[in-house]
Amino acid sequence: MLSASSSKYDMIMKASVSLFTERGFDATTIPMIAERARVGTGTIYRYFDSKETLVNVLFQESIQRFTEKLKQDFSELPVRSGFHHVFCCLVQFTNESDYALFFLEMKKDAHYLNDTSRKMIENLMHMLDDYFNKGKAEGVIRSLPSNVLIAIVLGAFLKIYQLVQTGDIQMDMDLMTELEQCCWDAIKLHSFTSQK
Amino acid sequence: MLSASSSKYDMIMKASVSLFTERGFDATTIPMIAERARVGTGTIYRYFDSKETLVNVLFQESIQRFTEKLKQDFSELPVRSGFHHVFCCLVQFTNESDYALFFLEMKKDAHYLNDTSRKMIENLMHMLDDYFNKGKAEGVIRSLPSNVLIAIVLGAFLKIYQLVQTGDIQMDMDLMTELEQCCWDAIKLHSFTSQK
Amino acid sequence: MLSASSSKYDMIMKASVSLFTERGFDATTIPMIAERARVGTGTIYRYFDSKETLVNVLFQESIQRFTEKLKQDFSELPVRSGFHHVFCCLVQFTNESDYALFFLEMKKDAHYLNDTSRKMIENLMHMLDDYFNKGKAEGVIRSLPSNVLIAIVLGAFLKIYQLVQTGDIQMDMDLMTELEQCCWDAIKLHSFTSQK
Amino acid sequence: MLSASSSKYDMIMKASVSLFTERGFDATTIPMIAERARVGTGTIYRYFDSKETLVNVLFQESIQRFTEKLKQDFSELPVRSGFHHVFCCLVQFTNESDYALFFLEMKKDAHYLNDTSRKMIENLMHMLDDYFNKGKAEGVIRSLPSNVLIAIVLGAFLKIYQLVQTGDIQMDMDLMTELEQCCWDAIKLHSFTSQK
DNA sequence: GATGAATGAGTTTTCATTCAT
DNA sequence: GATGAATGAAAACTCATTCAT
Repeated sequence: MLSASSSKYDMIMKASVSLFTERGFDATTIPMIAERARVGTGTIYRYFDSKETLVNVLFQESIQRFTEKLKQDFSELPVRSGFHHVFCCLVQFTNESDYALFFLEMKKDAHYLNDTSRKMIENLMHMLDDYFNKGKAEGVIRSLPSNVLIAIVLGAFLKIYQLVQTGDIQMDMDLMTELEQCCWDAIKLHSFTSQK
Repeated sequence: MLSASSSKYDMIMKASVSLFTERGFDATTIPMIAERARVGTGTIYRYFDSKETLVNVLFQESIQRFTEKLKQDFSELPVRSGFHHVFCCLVQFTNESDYALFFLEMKKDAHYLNDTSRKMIENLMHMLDDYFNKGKAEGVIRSLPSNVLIAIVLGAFLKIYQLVQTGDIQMDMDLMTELEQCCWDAIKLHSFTSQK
Repeated sequence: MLSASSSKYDMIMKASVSLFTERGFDATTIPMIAERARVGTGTIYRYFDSKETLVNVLFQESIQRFTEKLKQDFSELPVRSGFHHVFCCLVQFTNESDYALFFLEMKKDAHYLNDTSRKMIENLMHMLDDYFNKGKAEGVIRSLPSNVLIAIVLGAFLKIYQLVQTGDIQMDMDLMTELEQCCWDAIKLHSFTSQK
Repeated sequence: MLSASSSKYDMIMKASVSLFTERGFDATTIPMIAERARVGTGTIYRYFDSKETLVNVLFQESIQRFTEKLKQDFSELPVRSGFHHVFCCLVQFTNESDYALFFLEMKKDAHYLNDTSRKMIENLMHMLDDYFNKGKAEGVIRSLPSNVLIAIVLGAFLKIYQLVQTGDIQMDMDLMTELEQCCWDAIKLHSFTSQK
């Protein structure tokens, strides 16, 4: 039954990502995933070679989808609109699949990530680097290293969305808009404004 | 033997925090800690009841020291100076002991934190909540929930310091000053500035 | 469908025996057998109750066919011709089906053999025991226990055929004849020959 | 406690070899070994990286000791005495440690043997090849490929010793001597004897 | 006090067997 | 009848914790 099969795969993916996000990779056991996905433990190994493979597939699918989304019309946009695009991608992506939280926590040196996953992070970083470089060249964005700018925006976004996930805050359009502005204010060049 | 003992205690603490920061709690094993601390595995159990106790002691000591540092003259300072104080505490604390990185990653629902640790987080949050409330009341800080404001600042700071630790960036006074400004810009109320 | 069915049965038998011979019973998995037999794993269970049943059916069919072949005219033959007959049975049997290698490795205490299989081994042993006793009584064969004589001949034959199977040696009529003589020389009574 | 440690290592080795000999590698589980060695399952992994490592260490130690024993004065002996030496090595070795039965069952393509083990088999085979070549050159031994001659002798010996181990026969000096003669008769060139 | 060998509960992983299609 | 996806019991292996020295 095709739908059953694909649904099992999906259920395993969903269960995994939610548990990895809640507890982290190492504190998540295969039986936990199996239970939440309502499958037998053995079933997980029909779809994934190992726990490590599972987390990498999950990670790569996430980053892939995010990268695709980000790429659309990205290079053509003016800087501020580009930032809006980035932020919207983050928000949409997070709302769509809950994947964002896990993959945004990515440290490229996480012990369970394989080379493919690491390369995909590099790839995404390059795209963002290009964007930030353009902004810096135009004097719109602070002349900080791109990885620092990325750290600021993603770090802030990640922590905020942890609050959303734990139910500590409710997200809505207004809040979203304000948060985007916060992040933008953090990195934009306030050139002629008295820095107070 | 006191000095030797206390040095062993310190070595275990240092080894633990560095490993927890690098790999996370669950991927860090007691033998790993013992090896890095240059003690026997059994020795760790002379100082700590369990791995969970160890992480909580570490966490509580960190948060305690940070809270102490933060408290000094904090309530008397005007808002912007207060923010400078917060940021300096983060920086100093991180430079002093590398503890910050681990304890800033704190999610109050981490499965290994006990009630005491959770209460100490709450406590610190209250202090920061008071500060942000004052700033909001004075119209200097955006009227966002305090936990959101904290998330923005800590989230950004944490990600940046991960870059420092992995050697991706070098920290210096100038960079520090600029990063403080970034974070401040993220949360301050840009009331009469054209929002560009 | 009969021919298709029986062909599947045969394919499973062939696949099993080749894998059991190559890897041993315990290192052979049902999916391996299914793959080599080009059937589904479930199909194997339409023909055999369990992996253990399969190996026993295989074993019993092998030993049965060997015993039948051996019985023909066996008791009437003079001792040396009887030995030739035994050796020819071994060779023919091995060439016919490759079953010999697996079933000659039989240790009657193999953990997967059931009582029926063990009894059939006993039965075959009795036939050979009768033969060797006759040879011993006639002073043609060394007066060693029959199981020792059997061990010598089968042990040697088995190891030689392993070489054939791994491709280390090529078998032909001349070699066969010489090997028969080797085995015969091992057990025959060299009564008046100076033992050099 | 050194003696305790070394005794645990020894107990694991003894338990392993006896189980591997009785049941084969794949049908022997780590808990079985642990139980027979009277140690915890985890203890086995303090001494050996994996079940595969264990079997290879065991195998290599066995073959090493056998090869050493065999080498002594081997090349200087005349052919028949050389054979006596080989046979004595087999017997002594088997009596000493029960290792022989397992390592004589060696097939160089056993799936659990690593390259080192395979090379050590090759090495031993070369020694025996040299010996048999000398015998063949002197016209004392049948002009069969050395691996065939080895197969005959080891195959016979192995099967006989399986009988010893299962208690089916009792070994003594007289039997030993006769069996050596059997094996020798199998491979020697009966040049002027009427082949009966 | 300090150690690290020993342990077994708990983990990841495998595979004989079942059963819905 | 045939299949192979699904399963869970049992395997290999890990690691927090203990304890004899």
